[in-house]
Amino acid sequence: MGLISSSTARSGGLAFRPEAPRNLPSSYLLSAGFDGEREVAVVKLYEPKSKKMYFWYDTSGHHPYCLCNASEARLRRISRLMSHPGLLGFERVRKYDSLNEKWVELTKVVARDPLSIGGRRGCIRDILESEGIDFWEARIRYHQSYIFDQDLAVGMPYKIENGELVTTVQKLPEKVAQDLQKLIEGERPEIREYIMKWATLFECPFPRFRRVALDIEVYTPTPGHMPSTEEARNPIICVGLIGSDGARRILLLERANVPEGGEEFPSGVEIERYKDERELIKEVFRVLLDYPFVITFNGDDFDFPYLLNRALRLGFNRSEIPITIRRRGERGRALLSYGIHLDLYRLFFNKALQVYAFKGVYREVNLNEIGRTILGIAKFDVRKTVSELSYRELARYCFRDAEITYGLTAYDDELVMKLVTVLSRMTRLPIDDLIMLGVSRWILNIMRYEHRSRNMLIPRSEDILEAKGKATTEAMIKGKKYKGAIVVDPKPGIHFDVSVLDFSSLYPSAIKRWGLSYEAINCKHKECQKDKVPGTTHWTCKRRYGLTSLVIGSLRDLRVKWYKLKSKDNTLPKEQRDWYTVIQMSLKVILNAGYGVFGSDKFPLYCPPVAECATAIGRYLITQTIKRAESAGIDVIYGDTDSTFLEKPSSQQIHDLIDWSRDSFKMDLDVDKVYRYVVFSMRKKNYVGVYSDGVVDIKGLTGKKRNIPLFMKKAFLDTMGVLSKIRSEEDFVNAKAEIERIVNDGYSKLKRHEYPIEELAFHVMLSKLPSRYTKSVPQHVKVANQLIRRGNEVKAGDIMSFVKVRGGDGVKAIQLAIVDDIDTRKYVELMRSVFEQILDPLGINFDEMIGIKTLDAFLMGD
DNA sequence: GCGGACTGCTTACCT
DNA sequence: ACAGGTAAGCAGTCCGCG
Repeated sequence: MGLISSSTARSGGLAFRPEAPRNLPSSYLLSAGFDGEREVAVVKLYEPKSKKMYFWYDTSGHHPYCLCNASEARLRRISRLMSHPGLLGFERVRKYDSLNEKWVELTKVVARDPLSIGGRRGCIRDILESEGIDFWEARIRYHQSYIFDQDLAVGMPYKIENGELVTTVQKLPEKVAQDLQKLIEGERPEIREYIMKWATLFECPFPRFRRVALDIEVYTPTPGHMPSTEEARNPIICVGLIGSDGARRILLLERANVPEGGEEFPSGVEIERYKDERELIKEVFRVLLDYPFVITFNGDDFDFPYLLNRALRLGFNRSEIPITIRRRGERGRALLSYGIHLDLYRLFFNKALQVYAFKGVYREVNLNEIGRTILGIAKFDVRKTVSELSYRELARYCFRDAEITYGLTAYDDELVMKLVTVLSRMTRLPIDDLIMLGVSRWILNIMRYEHRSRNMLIPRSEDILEAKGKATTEAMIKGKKYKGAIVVDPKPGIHFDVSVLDFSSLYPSAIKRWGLSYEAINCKHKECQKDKVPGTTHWTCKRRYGLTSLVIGSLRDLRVKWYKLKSKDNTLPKEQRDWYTVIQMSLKVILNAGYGVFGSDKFPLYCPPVAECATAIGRYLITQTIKRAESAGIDVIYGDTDSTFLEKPSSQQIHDLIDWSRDSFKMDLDVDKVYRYVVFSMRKKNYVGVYSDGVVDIKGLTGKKRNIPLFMKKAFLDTMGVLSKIRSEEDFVNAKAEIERIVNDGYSKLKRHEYPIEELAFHVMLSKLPSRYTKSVPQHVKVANQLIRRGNEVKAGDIMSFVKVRGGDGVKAIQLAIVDDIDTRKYVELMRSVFEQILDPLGINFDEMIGIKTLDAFLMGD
């Protein structure tokens, strides 16, 4: 429950929590929790002037509860319930049941603490279950329930006035409000109202958080193994701390026989030496009680559990340790008594952020890769274990890690801190909850808040499924639940002057325009049934506009009509533009998942007809667009999901299409990109487009994939360089000759074993532990097994680097292979496969290019 | 015992 | 713990083959 655990309170954690004064100036509300000692909700506030954290305890008497459909009299007859020590009482409430479209009366069962509702054996939830009583909203975390019911805006300013929490949110600036109103004039009133509400959250200033990055190094006798955090057997030998206040510190433990070392060291770094490890840890704890934010990379699973257990082992009292570890399944979570812990590993692990906010620049989630790709700073490459380093080497190594960790929150004017702030305002999730949850939980939280704030009963997954049914279309892919998007067969060859038209945020727009929402789809009214969603048997409600459509629709409009434009508006100061860029990106992350969640059976508001309608509308729109374009005489050479590739369209033709789409569907069709030329083979999702400025856009080609060997990547890139220079059909003559040279060069180098072995390595991700591959043993798993046999550790998410060899497994881990092992034939086949994707459309045959005779001879003899 | 046709598994990509 | 669609390589299986 939240950030403040009851165990901390009981163990004396109270001393770490400064209670807010009766009057506190404007402060940012960052999280909520349940205080086990006082049995009330508690809220964490960050006061930006003093840069301190304060705790405010609820005065409203709010309590944990769930809802059920049994009468109070019926409940009173259940003795197990009545004698439950956590039971506080009952209350009659009215809720709108959106699936049945009527108001219902329910009994609210109120409890003393969250665990009494659901969380231990014999809890109220279990009792209701065994009595066969239906109940709702019993699995919502209490602090979240508190935030919803009190209508708290996480990440927004509040003050405390005479002991009461009061919002200090300003209205939108007059100018902004007017401009925005004007842009959304034509929208339905509820959408307009929501847009203004969202804008109020986003336009509010961003606080600068006082924070410290922390990284610890532990003495490790056995190289290649992570020290066990459970046992915490070995000493913490170094701690790096970098603060937003300019602190640059290294705490170093003195040990016997460690050389000083003469390495250079960054200036302005204080090295503090400790003779006693306990003193060192005490100093770390002091720091943890000083900063409102503590940043780590994997602190949930390493730094904090280690610090905690090491401290216990060294005889610290539990009450002296400002760290709590909450275990949930395999993974743990480290909470701090005073500040908020942000584990950046969790943040960067988030797939949605990886793709949409960080644009896929990092491919593996580790500090080295992320530091290298985002900050341009790599970890120090020490070829020894930390235990073998001299003091200065160790200090330098540890400081670098802390530097990268801090840097990840500081670069681009604190982009990451802004991102989590915006997302937490949007989702009403405390920042540290936010970063460990996936995008589906973010959306769920938004939806739950919307239900509560309108007195709507939050439906159970089984109720939705029963009322609205399953999907009716059949997927192309075996095992999928419903039909998805259309991909048009590309017209192979080279096409000059290609414009790509696409429906901007197609699925969110479909959700908005067709009113797709779990409660509005297949509603009970006769009159709504006659208009079907194109290509389906489903219909949507004409009387009531769905909640999902309202949420997704308003966010969509706000992004495309306001923040996307504002983020590129050069008349605004850069700082403002950057902030708008963050908002725009955050909106994109949410919107992109806004359709998919309804097609995911793990999502508590799972509703297959909603997801199915979104894709059906997509298919309908792209099909209609292609027909329309073709009947206007335009060659449509490709299309995927929401896009159509048009060859040599006139600007009049393009405008006609855009107008037609707006008039017939109220959908925005935009020119997404214009290519000087595009090269298609007959493969879908596979092409090269060259913009007018020569920039090459590569999609799906094998040469682009991250797992292929470096030598291949280089040769492929050279080829793209050639394509970049082509301006007209005639240029292709020369280009062909140049490509031929690149191909032949690579081929002969390969034959003569001229590439170093590292350049021949494939890099494939091990997505699960080797033992979990039960259906087959792919090559990269064979490699993992080779490494395990050598005593190395491998874990899910690691990249296996290997070369293809003759005999044996057919593959060898790069560490174990020598040039003579290489199976050159396999590499020639790779070259063929990579180059054919380009050569096919140019009408060149790979075998002829390298000389078919040579290849024959090669395959026969050699 | 071995190769070809086939299916299924796996990864990496596109929207 | 957002979705479905596509490409590619390889593992495993079945069948035919005097």
